[in-house]
Amino acid sequence: MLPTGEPKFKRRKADRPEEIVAAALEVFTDKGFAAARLDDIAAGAGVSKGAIYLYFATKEDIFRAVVEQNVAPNLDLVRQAVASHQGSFPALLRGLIGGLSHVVDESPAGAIVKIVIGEARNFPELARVWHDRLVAPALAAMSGAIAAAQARGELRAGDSRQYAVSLVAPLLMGVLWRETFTPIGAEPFDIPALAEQHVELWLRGVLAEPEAVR
Amino acid sequence: MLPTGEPKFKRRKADRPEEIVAAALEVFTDKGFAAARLDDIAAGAGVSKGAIYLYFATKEDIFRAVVEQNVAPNLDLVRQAVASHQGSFPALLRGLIGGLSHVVDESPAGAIVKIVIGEARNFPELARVWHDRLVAPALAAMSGAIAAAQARGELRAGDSRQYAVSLVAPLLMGVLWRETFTPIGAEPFDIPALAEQHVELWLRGVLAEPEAVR
Amino acid sequence: MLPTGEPKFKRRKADRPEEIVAAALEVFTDKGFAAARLDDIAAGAGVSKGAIYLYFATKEDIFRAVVEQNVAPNLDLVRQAVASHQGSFPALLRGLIGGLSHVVDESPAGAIVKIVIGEARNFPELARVWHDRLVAPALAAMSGAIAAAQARGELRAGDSRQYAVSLVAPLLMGVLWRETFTPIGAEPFDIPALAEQHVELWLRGVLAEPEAVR
Amino acid sequence: MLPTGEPKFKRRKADRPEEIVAAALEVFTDKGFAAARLDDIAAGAGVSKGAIYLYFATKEDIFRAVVEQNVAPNLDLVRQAVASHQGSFPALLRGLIGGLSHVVDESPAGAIVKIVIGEARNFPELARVWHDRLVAPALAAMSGAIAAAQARGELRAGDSRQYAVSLVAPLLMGVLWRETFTPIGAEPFDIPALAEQHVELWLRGVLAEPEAVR
DNA sequence: TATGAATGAGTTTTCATTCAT
DNA sequence: CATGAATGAAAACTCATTCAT
Repeated sequence: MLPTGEPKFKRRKADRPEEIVAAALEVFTDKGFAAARLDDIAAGAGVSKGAIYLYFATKEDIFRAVVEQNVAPNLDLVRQAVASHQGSFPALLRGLIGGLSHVVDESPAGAIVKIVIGEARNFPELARVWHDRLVAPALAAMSGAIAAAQARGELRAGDSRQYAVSLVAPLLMGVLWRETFTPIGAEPFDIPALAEQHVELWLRGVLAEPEAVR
Repeated sequence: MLPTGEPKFKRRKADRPEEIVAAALEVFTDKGFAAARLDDIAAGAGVSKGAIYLYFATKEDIFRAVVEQNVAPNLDLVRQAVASHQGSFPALLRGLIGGLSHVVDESPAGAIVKIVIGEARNFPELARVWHDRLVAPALAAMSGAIAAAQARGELRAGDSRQYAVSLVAPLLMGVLWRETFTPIGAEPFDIPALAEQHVELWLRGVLAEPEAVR
Repeated sequence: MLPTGEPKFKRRKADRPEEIVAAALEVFTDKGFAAARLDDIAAGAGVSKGAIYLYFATKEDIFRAVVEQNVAPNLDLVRQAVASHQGSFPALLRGLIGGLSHVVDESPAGAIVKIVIGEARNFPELARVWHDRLVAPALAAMSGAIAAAQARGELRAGDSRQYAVSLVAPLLMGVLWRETFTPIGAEPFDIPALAEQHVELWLRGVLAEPEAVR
Repeated sequence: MLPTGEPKFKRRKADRPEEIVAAALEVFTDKGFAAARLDDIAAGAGVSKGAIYLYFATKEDIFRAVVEQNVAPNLDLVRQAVASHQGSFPALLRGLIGGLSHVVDESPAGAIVKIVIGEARNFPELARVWHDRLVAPALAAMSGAIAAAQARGELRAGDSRQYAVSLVAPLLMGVLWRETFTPIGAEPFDIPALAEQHVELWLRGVLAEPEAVR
């Protein structure tokens, strides 16, 4: 049942900022920050150009909102992925990477990653936000889990941070491939499938007793 | 008596284009295409703004030159890396990835990768050039080698193209990390070391008889 | 209390294009197309430079608008001049040329003529518009009327198109004199008087029975 | 037999200024002053751009030379046309206008006329040169001859200066038509034929005893 | 003299931001 | 709150002019 009272053709003003950010995400992903035009964002959000300035002081502010708004959800996703899986280390990892692969495959996270990479030099404070609040913690969590497993004797010796990179890099590459080469007709990757095969590879490569791996 | 100091005019037609492209690479890497200013490129090349237009018709042309000029050298590097290593499949791979890790660590290739990712939507024809002439062939070569090794029974079953991604993705991540997060003070990665540990991981994960791996 | 003075922003969308075209006519007449500066047009129209681009995509577009907007009015003037006069052929002609002489003397038509002549090579499509929609039809109409009068035996034999040129050329010369030499202090011409004397000359020169001419 | 000593592929330096002016005439006629490019003039003259500055200080100077160099020859032509014909007033006129019609039909005079009209506002001193040294004297000479004939009773009463305009205007129109509308495919005029028919018209229209006209 | 690469001031055009409505 | 016309500060690009060769 629809909520009554509000005519559906009249958008709630409270929704405006989100709609603008959503439209901005699309335009920024498409064009990058500098080439994005406020007109396009306004049109995408179904709003006048002037209205944007009721919610955001500058174009940079919109950009900041786009990038920052996607830190928290992604952080939550990582946390949930970690928390929601019990059991053995391999099982945990399968769940984590499998979950992440679906997240990056379906959420705007992939697009945001591309934006952050492309604009890190022009917006270092945003790169820092993403690094400090999402990427570094996530990497640290994985490195920590790996190191713990190494300490338990489950994993081989080696640099745990590098092992973490070995683990997640294909997800990054899959996402960037989708953003970069798929639009021009390149053969796409099935990111969940890629992730699945890669986790097994990784486990065999790092487990102290790889025979145990399926 | 000769006038001292810097003459206002310098004639160096032959060198100019390269100098401009080199300066442009830096500015484009730093700012992206749209935010790059001709003034900055000119200043970087030690040339007046007008002089640039003696060699390039538009800003886009400079950009194209930057991206295209870096396809061939990189392709050559990949070819050499493949060709210069003999021996067993593991040895070949160690040589290839080790070589590549040094290339991306030291050449402007990493910066170009970032540029291509960031501007692929605005310059699809450049994304296509990079894909068709460099990325796709390189990936195909690796997939082919992997598939051949699988056929020989040296490697486990699995999607060879995905295995190739599993192999090279950490290099890409290392490069992008350097471009994105190292400038803001993040802990850097030692790309050759990362590559070395990763190859061993990969080999253990894919070889049919992993015990053989060191 | 109302704020006094000139507000920085004025909203007059409906009037703007005409104001810009009017200002542009003046500047183009004065300087020609290439030497005309958008700043001058903007200043003449009491508008910022950017505002022009709300209504015209390029400087050329403004020029086109100036030239094309003056085809239709002039065509109408010719038509009216032809239509509004009855009576004998001499009376018709006196009315037509007399009317035209006032038109070119008072409307911007004269200035436009100068512009079209000066820019015909750079804007051939505009020369074509002026030729096809105004000059050629008008000339054809006169030639036709002359030929008809010749067929009736009222006029002497001779090339009717050339007779038409003989008839209107002094008007053209009068206008161009005004645009070219009067501004530098040359003795001006009284175009209507010139036209009046010329029509009588022409009639005596072409009528089969010139005695009848006043 | 060719003059010896000078290889024909090596132009005499003394000719350079004229070659440049000749090339400039063409370019200025084609594009107008502002849109004319020194590169084009240099290319047309078979000279480097820098060489032009050995003979002319500025682009304006070249333009001045083009316009001024064509005053004297044309003045001479008018003088000769007037001087070379004896006999009755009608015969004189037939000779004069007939001669002029060939001059404007074949010499660059027509192109210069167009240039002077188009650039009179930007180069008032050139318009003045043309007016004071060529157009006004020529018009005065004709007016004077007409007034004298009127005093002799050969011509009807009327404004002699206006009669002069009635006489020469078709030549002007013929030339401008050629410059303006013929290039876009308009039906051209045979200027000498036009002139011939017009002179007879004019004579019949102005002679006190038109029966005498052929 | 002659060349043409190089300069830099000037012009068109864009677009984030403002503000009258 | 919302609109979108208007502003004005960039920024790409042009080309007359200069000058090292």
